[in-house]
Amino acid sequence: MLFNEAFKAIADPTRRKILSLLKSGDLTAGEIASHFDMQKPSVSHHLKILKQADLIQDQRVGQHIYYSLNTTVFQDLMSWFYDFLQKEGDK
Amino acid sequence: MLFNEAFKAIADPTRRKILSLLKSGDLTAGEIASHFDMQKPSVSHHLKILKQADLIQDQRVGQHIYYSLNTTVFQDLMSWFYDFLQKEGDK
DNA sequence: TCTATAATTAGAAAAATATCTAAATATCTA
DNA sequence: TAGATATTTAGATATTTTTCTAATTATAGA
Repeated sequence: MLFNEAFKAIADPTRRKILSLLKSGDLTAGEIASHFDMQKPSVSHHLKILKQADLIQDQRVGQHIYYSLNTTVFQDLMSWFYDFLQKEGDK
Repeated sequence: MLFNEAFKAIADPTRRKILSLLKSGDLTAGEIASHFDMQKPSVSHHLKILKQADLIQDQRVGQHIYYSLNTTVFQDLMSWFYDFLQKEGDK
């Protein structure tokens, strides 16, 4: 399970912003990078971490690599929080 | 808003375990520390970070300091994830 | 095949984080 | 008030993370 990787991935504000950008639709690495005051290799590094955590997927189309959300992990993470709101005692 | 602090606090496995322990009920700093292979000051440091993120509260009772969950922030965090599961397009 | 564009990988430097030991603070009890 | 217990604070060190520049890989088009 890459629960820990996912939590660590989401802990960074740049990466959370990347995820939010992808809510509106798939974007290329370059398009994502254009939203940040940061060099492309740095953004690429963040994308790699998000991908390793299975929060995003990538697909090459010609010269471009498109990134998209993988929402299945979000469900797992959300469940983790949900369990705290109905802490029935033992867990 | 201490959204970022909360996400960073939760990114650490030790701190997530502390939160899970508190689901079952309030615990003193010492009781919490006894669950870890780590010196007390290290655990104390984690408690401080969780407290700064408003994920837990503390209350002194005599020599002991009891820690308890503050679930209100969990709701906010959960909402953040929820928004990804119904990404209607713009956000 | 050569050149341009898109993106990543490599490696280094700087900043942030986790952990430790020692010392300090707070409270209880005799 | 003195000693014991619970806990935190201080300061140091080691590890991890973020970011940068330079170099590399992959693809498209002339």
